[in-house]
Amino acid sequence: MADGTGGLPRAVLREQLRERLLARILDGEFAPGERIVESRVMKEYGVSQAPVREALRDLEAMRFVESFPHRGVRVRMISERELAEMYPVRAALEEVAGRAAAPVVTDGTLALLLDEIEAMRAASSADDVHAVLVHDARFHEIIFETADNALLLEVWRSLHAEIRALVTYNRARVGLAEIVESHVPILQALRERDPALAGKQMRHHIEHFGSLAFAAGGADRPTARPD
Amino acid sequence: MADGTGGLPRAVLREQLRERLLARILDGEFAPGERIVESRVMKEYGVSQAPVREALRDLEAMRFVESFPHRGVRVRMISERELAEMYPVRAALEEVAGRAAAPVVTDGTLALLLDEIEAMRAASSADDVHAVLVHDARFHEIIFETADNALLLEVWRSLHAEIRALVTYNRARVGLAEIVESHVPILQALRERDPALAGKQMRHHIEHFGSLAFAAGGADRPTARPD
DNA sequence: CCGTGCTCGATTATCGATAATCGAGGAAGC
DNA sequence: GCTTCCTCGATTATCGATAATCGAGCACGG
Repeated sequence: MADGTGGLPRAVLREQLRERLLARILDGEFAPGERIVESRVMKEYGVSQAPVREALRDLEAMRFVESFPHRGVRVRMISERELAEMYPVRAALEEVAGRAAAPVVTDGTLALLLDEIEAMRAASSADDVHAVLVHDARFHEIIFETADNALLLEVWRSLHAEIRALVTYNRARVGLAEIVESHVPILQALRERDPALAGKQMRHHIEHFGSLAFAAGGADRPTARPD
Repeated sequence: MADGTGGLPRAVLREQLRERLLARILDGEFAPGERIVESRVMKEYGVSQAPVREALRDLEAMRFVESFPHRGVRVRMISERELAEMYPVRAALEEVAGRAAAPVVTDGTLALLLDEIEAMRAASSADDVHAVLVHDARFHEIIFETADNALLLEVWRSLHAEIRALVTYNRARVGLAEIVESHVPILQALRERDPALAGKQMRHHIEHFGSLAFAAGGADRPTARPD
């Protein structure tokens, strides 16, 4: 891994910049479609151009930004088409994760998963969409970690940009509570250590919201109700 | 895309270097585990350090090399464990591709796929392992392209490094002819435009060789026979 | 008034040089 | 004899500056 934050050498400008910029993207300070100008970042952080470029290239590999030669970097705008493309890919990956995780999951991990569901419930009550999404992602990530397949985990993580964008499209169409509670069957299947069932539940979980998101109109329809 | 070779500006040092270095890795000139020293590459191609570093970082995102801060870049050594991890991931992706491609495949594409099978047969007769692998990969890639899901294609391509490494481990255990002919049922399913069947065939195709490769011993066992 | 080509400011791509870091090997201390 | 510390060559990480490229806006000709 050239990435794991576990190592001590926390001081590499490129990595620090990557994290800072990523945080700013996720916080919406850099809006989708907005340009990120190297010279501006340079001055802001008082560093040279090279580490900025490399940090941006890392973010490109993570699919958070896109770049064109001589035309710079901009925050990726995830189209509805790309989101639609994501669902079958993610559904397949989640099924693999569920199958692999079910036979080896520990009681401790099951407790962690329940914690995330509880956190989602709390956030849902507070109508905190952002927090729900964070714990939702963490719930799935725990399962992928449990699956103990480094490649699978890495591939799933490469979809973070798309998963993150779900909030933009989905929040109006599906109730937060429904999202939260739909995780319960997954946890139950894992509790039973049933690989086929866990895989099936995870696949359905993803496909369900995929079909909801793109059921009504095929074309690009803005959020149905702004609230 | 910040990658597609379709654009005209073919002259960007970073990209040229990336292709050159990748070719040298695939040709085995840079052996797995071997270091790639920036200063050496610099002098060899008469360029500066920056584009070399960025090209290497691209290769890292493609999983062909790995890098550690202050310790440079080395060609990734794909362990047998990592290969084992790849099979379920790839099987799931191939199933998605088969399902998506079957309903939309054209007669022209079917002809291309048959061409690749014929090329594999010819290479197999000539005992040209490398050529078989190339056409094998191309066969699958055509199907992923047909599936018309950019994200799916990109994720699959990120596994190239692992797929490529199959040659190291697999050639002794499975006959070339068997590999080649196992593609025929896939083509047949696509001819029938049967999504479920095409997906199933592609999944089985991968899982079959996966189970073959790791059936005998669970532990890390080097290639059974060096030839 | 519209299309064409040119100039110019802004930005990226690349360069050459410097600073920071690593790992190996030897000297010093126990 | 073994461990610890230090030095040194090699390499990576970063810097500051230059060259190449792009896109917008303006002058010119039709």
